[in-house]
Amino acid sequence: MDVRRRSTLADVARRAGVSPVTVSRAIRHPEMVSEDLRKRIDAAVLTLNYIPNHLASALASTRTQIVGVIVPSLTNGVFDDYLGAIQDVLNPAGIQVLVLNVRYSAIEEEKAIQTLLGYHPEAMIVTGVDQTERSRALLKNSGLPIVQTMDVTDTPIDLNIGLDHAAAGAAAVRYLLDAGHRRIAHLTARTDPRARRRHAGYERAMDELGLSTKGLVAGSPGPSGVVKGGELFSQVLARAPDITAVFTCNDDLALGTLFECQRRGLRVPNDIAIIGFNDLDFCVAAVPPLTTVSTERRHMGTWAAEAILELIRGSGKRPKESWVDVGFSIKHRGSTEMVRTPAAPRRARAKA
Amino acid sequence: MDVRRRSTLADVARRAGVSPVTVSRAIRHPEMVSEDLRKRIDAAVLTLNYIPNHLASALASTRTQIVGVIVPSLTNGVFDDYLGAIQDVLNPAGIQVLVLNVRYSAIEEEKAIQTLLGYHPEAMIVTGVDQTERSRALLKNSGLPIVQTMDVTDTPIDLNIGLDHAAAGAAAVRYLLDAGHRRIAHLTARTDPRARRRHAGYERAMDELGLSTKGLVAGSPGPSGVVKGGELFSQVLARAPDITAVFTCNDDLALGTLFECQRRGLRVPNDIAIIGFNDLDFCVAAVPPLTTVSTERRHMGTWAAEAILELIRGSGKRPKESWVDVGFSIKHRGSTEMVRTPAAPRRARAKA
DNA sequence: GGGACAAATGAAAGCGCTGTCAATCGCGTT
DNA sequence: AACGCGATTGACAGCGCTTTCATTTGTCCC
Repeated sequence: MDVRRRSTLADVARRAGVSPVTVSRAIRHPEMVSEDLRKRIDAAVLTLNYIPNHLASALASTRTQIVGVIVPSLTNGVFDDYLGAIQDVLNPAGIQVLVLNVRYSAIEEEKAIQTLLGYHPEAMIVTGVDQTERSRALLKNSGLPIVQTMDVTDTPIDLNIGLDHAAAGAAAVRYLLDAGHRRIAHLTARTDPRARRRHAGYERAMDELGLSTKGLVAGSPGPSGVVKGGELFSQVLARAPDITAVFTCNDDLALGTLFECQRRGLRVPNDIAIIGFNDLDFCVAAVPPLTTVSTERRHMGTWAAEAILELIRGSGKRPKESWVDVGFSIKHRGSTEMVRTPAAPRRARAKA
Repeated sequence: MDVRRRSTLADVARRAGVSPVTVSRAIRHPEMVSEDLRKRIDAAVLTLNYIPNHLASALASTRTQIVGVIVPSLTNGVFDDYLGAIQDVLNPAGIQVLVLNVRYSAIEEEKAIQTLLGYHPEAMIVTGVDQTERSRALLKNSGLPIVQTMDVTDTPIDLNIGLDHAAAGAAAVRYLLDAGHRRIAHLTARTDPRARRRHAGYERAMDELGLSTKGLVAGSPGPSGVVKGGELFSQVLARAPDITAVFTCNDDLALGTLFECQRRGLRVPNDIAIIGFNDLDFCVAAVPPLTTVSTERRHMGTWAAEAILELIRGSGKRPKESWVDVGFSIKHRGSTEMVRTPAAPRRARAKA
């Protein structure tokens, strides 16, 4: 119960009447110490309230038991599953996960990587594939296992698991196109690289059918959110009152759009169809339930963590595939259901 | 660009033709080193890609520049603001925030505190006031500045900023009572201690008017969520079809309730009034907007961080008040608006 | 112009722990 | 009875850095 100096290995050793090394072993490799001593030492640890100094331990052993994870946001419901999955794999293996939130800033990310490297993690997991050149160099030269997640690239730093956001965006739009929509709006906020790719997918899919997107896109560099969704939708609606569907870069915006429709008395999906992105919890609860593009967030986290675990603790072998595209799937729900009558008044669309 | 061994202070020193001490100073206290050398050293740092080893630095200086923060959840939109506020204060001061998520488990919290202590943080911020005895002892004996947030207690470990959740819960219910409601349900999930206190406040407020709460409460030990809100609401409704208002322990449940009402064709607030807790983003966007109890999350984070900063970097003085109740406020919105006609059919309530 | 003093740099020690290797102790082997 | 081996334990050095404290150098003052 000493308040001042924290007790050290040496204190415990003295108390147990053994040498410090033995205490260290009793803690790190109990099987190497006789049961007799182990008990004495455990008792001493308990009474002295000894907590090993991780700094000293890591410095001496060059094993920090830390894996660094960089996420662009915590606000976003998206990263909870992901982080949870990573922890579920790593924590039981005695590895601490150090999470740094860089708030969608590549510069902050660069700093965070540097900071994190100073803690000598045994591996790093970073979100996305759009690190700055310097970030890439830092990560590469670190010689550590690196996993880039959430997105895919032809030129990964090391390991890579994610999905093709342009393809996912295009798929969402084609889904609406197949349903007969032609005037499809796109809402986007907090335009991180992945949201930008989804947007690009939207443009591509529209372009393939020769459909113009002029006036159909509303974006905001600021943070995303449900309120923002309503605002962006209103903007588009003012410019293009004839839209019949909206693809939003995330579910928050989709929910905001849904509410704005309710507010304006627009029926969903009859007047406006909505498709979001991520498949957050509220999508299935909404009225109507929101159609959305579902991604394998937990799976990406698990895979990343397991690959790392194998590399630093297990065989040291890299996974068979060092590059994985986990794909995506469209959850078909009420917000895009085809309940419209063929000859509805506001409708007037090509036969495609 | 060495991939193997990372360069050390000594490497930089050799390269710059100075002693290691000088390099250390050039980095930590640039003003103590002549401009000439500083430049040479900076150059060497750059070419060698030197990143100080935080472990060694912290070990030698006994200053880790780390503040530990324990949160019960990341899923919950509630903790983003809070964490953001803490980082906004601490990061600019060169302090790293180590966040551990204990998923609403007092046992995990105990472990997390121990782990964190091993990293020798200079202070800790913990959520709530319901730590286990052992946790309390660990924190107290650490001799570090400790801040308990989000809740208030008469027996704080050290500093304490929060609000009285029982009072907030009671206030929410009285708000509904004042509006004439008598059959008020309460929904609660993931019953952490604070949610439990809000529930207690509900019971107290009801009891004050001699109103029975039998059959009016639905709870679930599992995680909260929008979907869960709908489920719990349905449960209560089955048992007590005559309820006219619902107080939920958080906004997710409130949103789920709102959706469930929409699904069932119950008008909000005419048939069912809803009041949530936290004032998350979507509350004002919802249709109707959700009345909710708003709490000062950012303020609590800022205060905690600033108090700590002052203690460990500044004057070392404790804040004037080491105990702060930040209170709460009810955001009056559409989901509880008094649009009901005096003689509505389903209504039949006392004059109170 | 010599001594005092401030500024700039370096040498040595050590933060708390772990890896390595040596020492010790039993006990079985031949 | 001498030897050897495995199982335990301890001594020592050092991880990479910072913190004294000492040394060197340049500068100022009377």
